Amino acid sequence: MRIGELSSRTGVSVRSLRYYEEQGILTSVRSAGGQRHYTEEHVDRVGFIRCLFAAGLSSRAVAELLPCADAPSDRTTGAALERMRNERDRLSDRIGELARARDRLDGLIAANEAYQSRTPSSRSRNSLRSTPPP
Amino acid sequence: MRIGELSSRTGVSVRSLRYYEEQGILTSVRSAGGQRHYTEEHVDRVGFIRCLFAAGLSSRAVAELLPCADAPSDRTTGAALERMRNERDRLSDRIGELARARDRLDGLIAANEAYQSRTPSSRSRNSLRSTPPP
DNA sequence: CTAGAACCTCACATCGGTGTCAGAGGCAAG
DNA sequence: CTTGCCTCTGACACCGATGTGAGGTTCTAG
Repeated sequence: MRIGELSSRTGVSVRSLRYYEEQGILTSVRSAGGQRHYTEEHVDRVGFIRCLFAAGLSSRAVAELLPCADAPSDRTTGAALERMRNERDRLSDRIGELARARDRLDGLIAANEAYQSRTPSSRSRNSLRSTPPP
Repeated sequence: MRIGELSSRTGVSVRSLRYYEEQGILTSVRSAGGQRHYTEEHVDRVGFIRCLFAAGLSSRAVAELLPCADAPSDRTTGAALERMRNERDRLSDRIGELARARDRLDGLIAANEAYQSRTPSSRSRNSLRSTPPP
């Protein structure tokens, strides 16, 4: 398939697909006229890239992981394996950060909901408190 | 305290603190000469901002949430409450994304570890497989 | 063969948060 | 008052992924 079809099937813009190739994380076979051609496998590859991108990995980081992703092989150096572990740990940390932020938001939401459910007459007095009284 | 101290106490650069003020998410009281002065509360405020930033919220999003964060009050409109819920849900979705990516990384790591722990003689044959044989 | 759709490369623009620099002014200790 | 540190504003630069547009080429249907 050509780049337009890969784009519509993955939901990734043509521009981005070309960028991925430029960054060395997506390959293509060129036709005689220079047009890119892809196979079904590239659809999966793009999905994988998007997954890692969504997780906040940079194209450089993805480029370093892909040799291992394609197939475990002797080229999968210990260093690459360590990079994968590092990224995974970084992801875990990040998930923790997000969870903390979500908890803080939950606290705010609860406080505001509690406030709003009180009777109007009880409201006007304590508009400076950040938590409801016990 | 002045901006330098707030910076060193929060670990946030002076430049960023000024930027936060410019974005309306951090306040300060100016001295006669125009210098910013802060109180202890601002230390917490900066921490809160950093938490939300770390979670991927934009300064605009933070600006919309802060009126509710300071204190539940009548200014906390239903719309603002809804925005908070939206952000929280967005965060939950994002956490899911990260978790998915982490699982994929874990799969890769496991596959590569399994590969590497095999005997050297069994390696050379299947370097094109993406999963170990059953 | 021809028209039109799809594709090519190259280059510049965008966004948000931050770094950095220049030139000027505030403030406290000596 | 001077010295030295801190702060002020304003401007420009950066990063990474993507958008956008120009100008030219390839492919495919009729």
